[in-house]
Amino acid sequence: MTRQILVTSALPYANGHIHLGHLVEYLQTDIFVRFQRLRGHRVAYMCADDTHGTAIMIRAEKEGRTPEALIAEMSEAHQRDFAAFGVSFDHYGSTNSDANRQVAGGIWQKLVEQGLVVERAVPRLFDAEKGMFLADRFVKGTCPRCKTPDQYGDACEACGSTYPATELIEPRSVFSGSAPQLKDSKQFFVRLEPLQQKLTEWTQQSGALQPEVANYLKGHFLDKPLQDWDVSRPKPYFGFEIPGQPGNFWYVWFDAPIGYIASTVEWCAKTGQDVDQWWRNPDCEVVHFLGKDITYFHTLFWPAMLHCGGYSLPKRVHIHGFLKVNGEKMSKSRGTFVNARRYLDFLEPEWLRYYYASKLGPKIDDLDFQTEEFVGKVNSDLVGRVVNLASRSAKFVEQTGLSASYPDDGGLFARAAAMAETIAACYEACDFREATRLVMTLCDAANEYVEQKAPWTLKKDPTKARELQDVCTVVLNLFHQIMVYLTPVLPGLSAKAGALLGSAMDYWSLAQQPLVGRPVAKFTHMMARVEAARVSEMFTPEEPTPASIPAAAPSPTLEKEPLQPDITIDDFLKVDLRVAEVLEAKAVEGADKLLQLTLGLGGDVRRNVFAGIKKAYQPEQLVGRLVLYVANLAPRKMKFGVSAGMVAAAGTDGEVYLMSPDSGAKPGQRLH
RNA sequence: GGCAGGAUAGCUCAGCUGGUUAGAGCGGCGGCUUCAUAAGCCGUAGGUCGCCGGUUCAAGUCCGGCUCCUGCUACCA
Repeated sequence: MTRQILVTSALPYANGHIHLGHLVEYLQTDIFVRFQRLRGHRVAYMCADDTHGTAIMIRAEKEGRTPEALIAEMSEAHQRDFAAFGVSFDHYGSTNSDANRQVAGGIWQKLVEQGLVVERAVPRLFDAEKGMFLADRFVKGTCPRCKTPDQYGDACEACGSTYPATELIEPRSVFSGSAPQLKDSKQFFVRLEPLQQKLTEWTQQSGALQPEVANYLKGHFLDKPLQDWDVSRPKPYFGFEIPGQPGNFWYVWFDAPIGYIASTVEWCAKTGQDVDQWWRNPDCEVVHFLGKDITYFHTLFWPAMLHCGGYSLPKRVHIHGFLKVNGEKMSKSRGTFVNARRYLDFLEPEWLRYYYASKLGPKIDDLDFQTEEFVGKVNSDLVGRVVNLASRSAKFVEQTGLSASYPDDGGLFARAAAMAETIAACYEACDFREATRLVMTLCDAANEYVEQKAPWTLKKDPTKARELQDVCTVVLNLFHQIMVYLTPVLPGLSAKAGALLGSAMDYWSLAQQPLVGRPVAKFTHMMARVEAARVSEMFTPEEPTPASIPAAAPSPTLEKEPLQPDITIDDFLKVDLRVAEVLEAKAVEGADKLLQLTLGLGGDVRRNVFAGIKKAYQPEQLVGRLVLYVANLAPRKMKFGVSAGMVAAAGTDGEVYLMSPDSGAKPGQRLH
């Protein structure tokens, strides 16, 4: 039966270029899509750029151009990168399109009609001088955590912490420089609680989600009343103004997934189809691919919107993990944060397609790009086992072509043909790792056959010309089958195989019938080998150009926590730093990071302090030692008691190093 | 601390509803071959299946407890 399947990949944000991490998703989706097409199903692969939001607006402003100009450029760059990797979208749209505005408006209308939109006043920061509310990114101030100045209102770039903009120290508007005030803002919320039952049913029983995802939702969200979702942002905002609510815009996450539908709308208009046949048709399967970071948008909000808007709920939401490189998170400083374009400067796209395919299973596990493994898979699997089959047989039949009838091969072809459905099931389940592994077993069998028949020996005996042709006919047919099975993963290589044998490579069942009595083209090189050095080179941070090398080598620690602006001696004297002796130290029940310290300041003066140093120090090793103590920090009430002041320590990224005075210092002495 | 996921050969992973000597690929080692993009073939060595207990005739496979890792979440000045 021909199925109708609408497939999406998450919309890449227009604020950055496509990198290897993105490609895990797009290549995975593309393999799935190409597989379905190969099976003869009707497939629409929809994607678009996600273009709205504050980040885009700020960046465009910084670069002195309109957001529209910025997103146009990014869309072009994204599509160029995707095309280079063979990602075969049927349509690539933009969330900043008329179609998207209309679909979003339609869904909004339905939400309003169903009484799911509520209006509420929320205190937000307000720039009185400019007369406007400030999005988090428009407020700058000192980070409440690490005290780095000049940080945005939502997150600190120095310490990575996030916080509400209202917690910033000395906040100011980036527009007027004035101190923002708190003022009630009109915000629109979508109520999700009325949909609780529907969502519970869909997440837990429809089979659309991987089991671990269903569990996650059940334990995290569905076990308590669902919170209303704040879907509006006051102007200025790059996005769509909410109909009838001047000055209020849909939050980027409201209209982003709607881009899936809008993209389909544009595609249908272009191709003369009815969009409802794709999005309001119970016989059409909607399948989303996305990363684990955006799970809950796609498994709670999005189905809620679809449901209310009268669209089909996804048949399947397939979630994947993140990309790591040689066991570690991708990192710009280590050079492992590699853009698609940089990859193309060093390596071949099909290598990556195969490598990812050979690693991707149906679960959410992260995928680790390991240099040696990559080289091994490409060189031994693809070149050594797959391509080598053609390479070691094609030239013997260049003159004669394939035998007129398929020779006896001991059942090899039939066995491989019989495996078609097993392999197909692996593709269907997104277990590409198993699919490619199975295909490799076919390669092994084929190579054994070559070894046994030794065509190079047959060639020496003119009376065995017929046998030589038969052997090569078998080998090339096994190669052809293998390439049919690998077509979703390696469309480029598949096309070359097709050209060699005159096969269209466009249908899964081509693997069922042997090719006979046809010419074989001259064998040409099909795939290069990888050099490990090229891969390493790609992952090596680029040398800064001479002009940009600063006079002094940058300090990595200073980069994490930049030096602070100058203060006066009076400022410094406000801080009362004392030598203190640790009299007691013990773990705090129920706290992972805290130790409770009793500090002595000489005589009987004692202070109780909770310090986040448990991971670095044992309580017993602290007792008796002298530490540096911030004596006049206002006491802070914590879950476990009141902490009076703090113990000074250095360190980033979880490291903790306590300060110690030289020997001879006495508890209670002040630092000058 | 809560929730979720994981812990099986050097590496990446399979092991479904419990059942003969625990598997694959890569890597290692030994040999063969030379048609082929220094490709291929054959053979071989590696595992107390995280730890402890339980259920069972029988447990990586089920149950309980523990340890460690990862992610989200919280307390963290």
